[in-house]
Amino acid sequence: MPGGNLDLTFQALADPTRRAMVERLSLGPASVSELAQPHAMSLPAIVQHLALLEASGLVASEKVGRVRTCRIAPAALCLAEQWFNQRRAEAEQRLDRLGEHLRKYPDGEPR
Amino acid sequence: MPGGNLDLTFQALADPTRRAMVERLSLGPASVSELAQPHAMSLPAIVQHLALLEASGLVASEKVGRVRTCRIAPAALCLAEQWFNQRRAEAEQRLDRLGEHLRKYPDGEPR
DNA sequence: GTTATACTTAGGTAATTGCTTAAGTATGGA
DNA sequence: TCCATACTTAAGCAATTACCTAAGTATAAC
Repeated sequence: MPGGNLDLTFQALADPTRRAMVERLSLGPASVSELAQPHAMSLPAIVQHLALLEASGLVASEKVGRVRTCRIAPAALCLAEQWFNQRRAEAEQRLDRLGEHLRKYPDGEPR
Repeated sequence: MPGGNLDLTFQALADPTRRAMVERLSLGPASVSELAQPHAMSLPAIVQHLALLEASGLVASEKVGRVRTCRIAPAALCLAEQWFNQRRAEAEQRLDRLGEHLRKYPDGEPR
C-alpha cells in the first residue's frame, strides 16, 4: 500500500525534473538511464529523484538483470487528482449557495 | 498572471498546513487569524505559508482596514488539475494502443 | 490619547533538499 | 576471464524551508 500520502505526492511533483520523469513514464515504461538521458545531471541525482517518486507511490520499478524498469502507478496520480476535484466541488457548492441566496434576496440581506 | 507555475503550485500543496489552508478557503474566504486559528503555530509562520500560497497563485488576498481577507483563486487549481488529466490521458492512450496490439497479435509479437 | 487588535518585518536556527564526486556491486558480452 | 554496462552506496556541501522570538506598524475601539 504505497501511495496514500499527499505530502509526498505533491512534494515529488514540485520538482521539474521529477515531473518530467513522470511525464516521460506516462508515455510508457523506461529504464533508469533512459529516464536520466534528457537531464543534465549525474545518475545518482536521478536515482535520488526516482527514490522520492517511488516513496510517494507515483512510480514503481523492478529490476531484472542489471536494468531497473520504471513505470507510473496510476493510483497515486488519481489520489492527488481527487484532492483537486474535492476542492473544486466545495468551491462550486459554495458559489451555488451564494447564487441562490442572491436570487432570493436580491439586495439587502435578511439578518 | 500570477499562477502558471506548477513548481510553486505543487510545492505549496506539499505542506499539510498549506493544504489545510487551501481546504479551509475552498469553503469560503477567511482572515489571516481565522486561517491561523486551527494551527498550533505562530502567526508569522502562517503568514509565511500564506505568502507561498499567494506566490503560487492558489490564493489571493486583499487588506481592508486592518484585516486581510484571503480567498482561493480557482485558476491555479485548474492548471494543476489539468496536468493530472494530461498524464492520465497519455497513460490511457498508451494502454489502449497496447490493448489493441494484444487483440491483433494475441500471442507472439510481429517483430 | 491610550490601548487592544490584526497583522508585518526582521532576524536567527535546525532540518531538509538537490545536487556533487568517488568508489562500490552485480550482470552480460567477447 | 576480462571488461563494459547499469546501476548503487556513501559522504559532503550550498541553498532552501519551516519554524521561532522579538519588535515593529497601521487601524479601530474606548
